[in-house]
Amino acid sequence: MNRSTLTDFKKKALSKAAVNKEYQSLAPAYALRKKLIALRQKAGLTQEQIADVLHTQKSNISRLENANSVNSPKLSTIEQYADAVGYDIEIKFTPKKAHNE
Amino acid sequence: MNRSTLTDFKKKALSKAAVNKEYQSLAPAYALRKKLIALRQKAGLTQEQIADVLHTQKSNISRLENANSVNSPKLSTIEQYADAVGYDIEIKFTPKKAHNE
DNA sequence: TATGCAGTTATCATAGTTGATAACTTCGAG
DNA sequence: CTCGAAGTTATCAACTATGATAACTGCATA
Repeated sequence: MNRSTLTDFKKKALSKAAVNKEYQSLAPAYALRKKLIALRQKAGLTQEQIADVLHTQKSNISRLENANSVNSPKLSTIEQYADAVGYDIEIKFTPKKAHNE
Repeated sequence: MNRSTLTDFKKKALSKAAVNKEYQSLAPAYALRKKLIALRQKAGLTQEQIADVLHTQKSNISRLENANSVNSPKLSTIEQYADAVGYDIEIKFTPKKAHNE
């Protein structure tokens, strides 16, 4: 379970209002990883099984799923992962919220 | 205008049924680039203006917008571009179409 | 024609992601 | 308790996206 880890991160990231803007940019990355994990579990696959499909190692899948946030994956990597769990991807653009609400 | 270039690509890519599968994986990348260009033009910005905002060069923006398809951008790069034109991004997952329809 | 703007392409160095291996922690089954 | 499955973390090499510079095309316009 990584729920606590994610929760901890959010709490820490949001603890100071000063870092809110940074969190805004970190948030999509975490939203993505949560989705990846959810899709994989929904498909009933282990990290190792996905690694096999993509001809790589389970450690790399683990890194992709909960990267250190200092690490931004390539679009093609996300695509391949999505393919392994049976999904296509699309990037959705939504008008940005004002920085000073 | 690069419309003709994109159209040419699609025509060529789809000309042989054998490469349809490859096109499936190339398609999201091209869909993305078309969106990037559309958003930039909608914002009334030039590549150079975006480059200034992101503290980089217009040549790099050009490369991002119409990459040679052998090149897959990082998620953070797309994020930064989106930010420059006033948008947030989100990755949408949709169940994969069957390979043999 | 000539000038400037917008975008493209090529190139190289740098930074960063990914591949691969190994050791480690949890945790549940036996 | 022991064992194996699942996942994590660290490390280094290999690969590749990005930063930066420069030269180029096409186009509008004066």
